[in-house]
Amino acid sequence: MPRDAQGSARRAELLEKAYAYVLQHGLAGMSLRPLAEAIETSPRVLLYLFGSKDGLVRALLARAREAELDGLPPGEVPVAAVWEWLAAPEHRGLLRLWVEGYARSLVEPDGPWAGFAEATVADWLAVLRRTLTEPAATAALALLRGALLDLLATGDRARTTAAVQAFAP
Amino acid sequence: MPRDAQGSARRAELLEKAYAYVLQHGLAGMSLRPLAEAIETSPRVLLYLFGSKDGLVRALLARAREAELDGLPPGEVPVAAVWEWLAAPEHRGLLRLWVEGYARSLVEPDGPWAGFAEATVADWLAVLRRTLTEPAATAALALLRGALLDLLATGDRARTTAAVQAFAP
DNA sequence: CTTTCACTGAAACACTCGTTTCAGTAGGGT
DNA sequence: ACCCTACTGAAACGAGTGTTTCAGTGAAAG
Repeated sequence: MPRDAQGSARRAELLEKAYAYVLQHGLAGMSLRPLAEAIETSPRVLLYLFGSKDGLVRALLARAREAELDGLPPGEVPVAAVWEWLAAPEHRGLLRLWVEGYARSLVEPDGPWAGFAEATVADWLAVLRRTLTEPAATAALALLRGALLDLLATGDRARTTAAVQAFAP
Repeated sequence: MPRDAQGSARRAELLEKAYAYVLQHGLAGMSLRPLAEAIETSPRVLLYLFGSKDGLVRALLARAREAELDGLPPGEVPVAAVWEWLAAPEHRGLLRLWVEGYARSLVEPDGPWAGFAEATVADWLAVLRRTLTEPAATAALALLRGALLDLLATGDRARTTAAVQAFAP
């Protein structure tokens, strides 16, 4: 890996393409050869720019975490507004990826996934604490995450939305 | 696979050992050779008794789903009691496995994991609807599942328990 | 022109994977 | 004694993995 590959323009471009690919195909089962072919490069180049597969995975997870936080408006955000964002169909891919990373980081505390679950919990608690205090913040996060799991599994947006709106602190 | 392998005693015994192994090591990264060595058998025998790796995975997922439901007392169960069960340290392994299966079945809707997420949502909604009506049942499930995710990631039992107890419908 | 160096294609390496093939063993039925 | 069937160990198969080796390329620097 070159010294300045971290900031290479080509690296950023390929990261973006890989991110789009991973949103569709998942991250757990990702392997270099199919990915490289899909985004029109070679495994050799991916390893060159990201150092290793783990490096690429870390970059993709960081990208996902960033995408999740950037999606939210700054300042005070009511729980219902967060839910509206989570439930939007265009965020399905990102949120599936999030669940994937979360689960993996619980089961396999070493490796590139390490700390992903704790990090997102901390991220979101920080956001919710802009408007809520404990135990409401933790409860709101739980309600949102749980409803999201339900929505991703059943696709029943009406029922999950009704539940969040009825009980959001 | 033999005609009656489904009910073989050895099959049941190996399933139990494999289940214990998987609770510790996770199911997503499971592979036959290390598993077989750990539970003192051979990949050949596992394939003979379960037909394929997918067959074994299906059996293990069914076993896990069963373990989760059997843990609950029958009849009406208050949300706080369900949480007490979920938060118990001895169920950590099972619940990590549950998250793993849930995530995988979202990302990879085909294969042996298919339907696992929907199935557990349905299972638990049925339990909660013994005491609650919509939208409280969906909200309670979300609160429980979300708090569980938080607990598995942070290990902060005090904060998550406080949140559940304060907002359980 | 020469040298240098970031970059990349092709092929190979050293695995691991699920599964199959083949050869065998043990045991009950006839 | 014979056969048949359930079962299992050892080895191999073919595919797929991340990674490395090697031989270049092209463009910029000296």
